[in-house]
Amino acid sequence: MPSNDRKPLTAEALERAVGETARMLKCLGHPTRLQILDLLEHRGELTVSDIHGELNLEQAVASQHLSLMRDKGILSRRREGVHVYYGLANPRASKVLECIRESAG
Amino acid sequence: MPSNDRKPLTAEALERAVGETARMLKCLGHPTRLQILDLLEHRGELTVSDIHGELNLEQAVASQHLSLMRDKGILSRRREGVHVYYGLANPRASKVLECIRESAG
DNA sequence: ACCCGATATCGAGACATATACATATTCGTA
DNA sequence: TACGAATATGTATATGTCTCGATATCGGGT
Repeated sequence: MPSNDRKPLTAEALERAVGETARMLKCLGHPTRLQILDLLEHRGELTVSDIHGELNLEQAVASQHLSLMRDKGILSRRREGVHVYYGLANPRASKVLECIRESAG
Repeated sequence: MPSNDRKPLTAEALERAVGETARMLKCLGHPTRLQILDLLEHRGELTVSDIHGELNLEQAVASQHLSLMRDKGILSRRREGVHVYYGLANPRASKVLECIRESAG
């Protein structure tokens, strides 16, 4: 059985979805960003310094990665006083994490 | 509800899984490669020239993308005479495709 | 052995990304 | 308004990736 039972997308839908998804996957294709994602999945919203502390990243590096993921629609951002909380914004990103865990046993 | 019910991975398991998965996601994070993946999901194994024809890619470009995905363990490769058939080798890649279709309606 | 179609590899130029460090901005508070 | 902690941005260098065109290899038929 070579295939599955879903219909292919229309060309336009594919193009839209493919473009957006490719950008997202490309962004997720980085060890540090996957670690951040994993952390956020388990702990919920975290501040930049939480993440920078947990993962031993330079503050600037943490901030850069978080910004990137936010730009791609992967993370949400919420300011509370002097702190900025990042959290998962996209259920699709969580699905990708599922794949990781499955293969990691 | 900030989180989910799974336990975090151990550091070593995460590192392994994260490394491997990051490489795979990075590879999938390219519009052309996603298109190829979509095609293979719906049509099963295809030759290089099938793909090069369907997607209007230069033959060399198609071959390069296919090789890349094979190196990452995403695709399988089978020679039959002068033709080479590529197909999906990794169920995780299919999961990623699910995410695309969900959001594409 | 030779040819031809199918596939793979190579090299170059353009372009994007990673990393690190310095510096800037923002916000609460004194 | 001036300070300090939290966050963000800028710049430079190194490294990687994309694309394209040219060329090489591989396998089957004659």
